[in-house]
Amino acid sequence: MYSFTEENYLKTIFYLSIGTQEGVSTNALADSTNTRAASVSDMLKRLAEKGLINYQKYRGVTLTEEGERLALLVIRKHRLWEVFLAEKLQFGWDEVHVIAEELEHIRSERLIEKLDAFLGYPKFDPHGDPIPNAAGEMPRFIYRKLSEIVEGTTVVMTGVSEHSPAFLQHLDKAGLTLGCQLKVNEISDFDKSVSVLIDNARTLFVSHEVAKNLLVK
Amino acid sequence: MYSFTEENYLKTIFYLSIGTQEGVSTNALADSTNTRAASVSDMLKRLAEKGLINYQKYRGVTLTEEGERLALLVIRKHRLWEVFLAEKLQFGWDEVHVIAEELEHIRSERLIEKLDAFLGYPKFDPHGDPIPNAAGEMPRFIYRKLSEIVEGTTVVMTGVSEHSPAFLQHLDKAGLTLGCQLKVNEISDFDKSVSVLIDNARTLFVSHEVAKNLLVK
DNA sequence: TAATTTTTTTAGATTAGTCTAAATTTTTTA
DNA sequence: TAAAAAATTTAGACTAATCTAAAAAAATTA
Repeated sequence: MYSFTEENYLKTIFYLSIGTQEGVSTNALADSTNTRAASVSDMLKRLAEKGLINYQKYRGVTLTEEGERLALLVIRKHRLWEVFLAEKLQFGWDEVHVIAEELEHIRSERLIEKLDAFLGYPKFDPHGDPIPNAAGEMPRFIYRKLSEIVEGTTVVMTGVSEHSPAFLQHLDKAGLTLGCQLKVNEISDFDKSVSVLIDNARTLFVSHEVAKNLLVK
Repeated sequence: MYSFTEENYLKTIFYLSIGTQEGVSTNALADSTNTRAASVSDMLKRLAEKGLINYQKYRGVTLTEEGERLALLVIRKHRLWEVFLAEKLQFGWDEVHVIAEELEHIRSERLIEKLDAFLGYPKFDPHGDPIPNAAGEMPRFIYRKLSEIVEGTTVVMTGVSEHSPAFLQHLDKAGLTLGCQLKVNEISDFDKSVSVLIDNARTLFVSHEVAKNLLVK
């Protein structure tokens, strides 16, 4: 049984490890967890003793198999609760993360399996992120960014790579929701903004900053 | 913002205060919270400084108005989550308490108000206990025990005064559920067990021990 | 590659919540 | 009502998680 704090470190290490082979640095962890590097060093020692991370002083950390399994179980709980909040309680996709940060630590396997069933075994959370299974396995999808799609191509919006309420609210105002069809009309030479046709219905200009954070397939 | 521990103390003081004017003793709290009296003394000092309890050394404690309000808000959350677990996730009434002990500490007012709406503003939890409102007010119902009902009277089962899984499972096996009609046929001179007619359909012998913990109106 | 800067770790404290053992107060009993 | 017993509090210590300041290691730069 691990503490909330330990679970949060594992989760943070998992996220910071995505898309890199190198270990996660102490400072990166301190930034992400809003603590000081000294505190992180202490915690890393403890997590290493428990066999959850591979850690050599000054060398950064990676998760062990068991550490990754636990991180993914926390992420599973987080994402299932997000689905519950959005679909059953009508929370906006910009609101669910903060509440799920607390719910993800509730310790009952039966609860989470029953919640999964109640929600109809969803495969994705409200942001389009995949939900790990009960064994702590998660499919890895490779999506492209809207900013990388060539003119004339039609794609479907499948996720976001930025989860801040501000960004998500911006998408709400623009009417960009998961599953909408996007035809890339033109990419501006001037500011790289993208003109897209949404669901064959209306045209919208999307800034490069936004396009970089929209995942499509 | 109060800690889980502080919230648990407030809740425990509330429950131990029911049906008595006197303050709750340090030892009673130590028993209920599975800690030592010395630890309780320490915590009482802190809660008193925060204005949540009335405390004089060696004299026991009572909740202040604010302390009681907070206790009732925790109880509100606990009971609403119990309803969710029983009605939406199909947990038995003997299973919901333990999980709700964790869920009751999730800190989001919006969450609990939306949960309340999702559940259809229930007035009672799965054990028949009333759910406090958002202001921290709870109606007090005065129910009688089945063991106090005179022969020939017909009553309705409205609650239980014992919440252990063992007791609740015993009621399940006997087919005694909230809302069932009970006609007291006869009370045994020998062991005070009660012969009841349930829903005008079948007769059951209920031990005095069980009858004492069945609340009826 | 030597000096400087950055990153990381260690040393030593702090806080909340707990503990045991000892001291103190209250209650019970003879 | 004095002695004994029970209840409660204080004293001092421990753990997890954090902090600041200082030391040490690694990376960068001149």
